[in-house]
Amino acid sequence: MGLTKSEIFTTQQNRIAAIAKVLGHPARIAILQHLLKVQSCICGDLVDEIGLAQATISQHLREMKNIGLLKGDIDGTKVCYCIDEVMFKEMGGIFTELFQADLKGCC
Amino acid sequence: MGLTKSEIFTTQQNRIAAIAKVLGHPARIAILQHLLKVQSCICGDLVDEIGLAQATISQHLREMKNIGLLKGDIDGTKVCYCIDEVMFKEMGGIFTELFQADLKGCC
DNA sequence: TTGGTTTATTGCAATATTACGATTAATAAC
DNA sequence: GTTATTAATCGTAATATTGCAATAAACCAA
Repeated sequence: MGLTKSEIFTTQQNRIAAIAKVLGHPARIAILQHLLKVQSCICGDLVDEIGLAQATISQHLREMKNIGLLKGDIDGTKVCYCIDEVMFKEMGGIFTELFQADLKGCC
Repeated sequence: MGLTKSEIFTTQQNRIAAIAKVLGHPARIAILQHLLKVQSCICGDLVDEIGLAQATISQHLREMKNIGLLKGDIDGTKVCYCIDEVMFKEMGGIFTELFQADLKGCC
C-alpha cells in the first residue's frame, strides 16, 4: 500500500523513524556532511558539490528543514542553509539512547 | 524516478544512508525496541505485539536481517530472532561519530 | 526597466515501499 | 499419515519517493 500505519505506533517510535528516514538517503547525508564542514552554504553550492539537479537538491533541503534539522536564512536571492544546533544535538541524543543498551543474550 | 543515484555518492555515505533507512520505519523501531527488551523472540510474537500482518512483519524482519542488524536462528518451525551485537555496536558508533561534531557558526 | 541570479514549486515519469491475502514449505504433534 | 503451527514468499494494490525539466517568484545589478 505504501502507507505506513502510524496510528498503531507510539509517538516516540514515529518520531525516531521520521528522523532516521531523513538520514536514509545518501544525498541528505552528503548535505549534512558538507554543512558540518563549511558551517553554512547556499543551495547552488550543494548542486555543484553533489551533482544532482537544483530541483532535486531543493527538495532534499526542504525535507531536512521540515523535521527541523536545517535552517534557511533568506539573504537576497540566496538562501543560507545551516544546521540547527538544537535539533542536531537532540538527534544525536536520540541515537545515543537507542544504541546505548547492552545486549545480554541471543539465540 | 524513485531510483537513488548511488553511484555519485561515497561508499560511506551510501552505507550510513542504508543503515538509517532501515531505522526509518516505526515498525522496525518497534521490532528493535522489543528485541532490546526481551533479547529474542519469534516472528509470531512480533505480530501479536505490533499488530501488523504476519507477511508484513516478515518483510520488515528480512530488511533488518539484510543489513545485518538481526540474526534469525531456525528452531523447528519457529525462527528465533535477535539483535546482532557486532552490527548493533557498529551502528551505534556510526551515529555517535556523525553527531559528535560541534557546530561553530550559523547564518 | 531590463537582464541575470538564485531558489521554490509544479508536473511528470519511473521506481520503491508498505501492507495484506493466499499460498507454500517445513517441522511438530498426534 | 494427518493435521496444526510457523514463517517465507508471491502476487497485487495503493501510496511514497526520487529525479528532472520547466516555470515562477524574488531579488540584485546595470
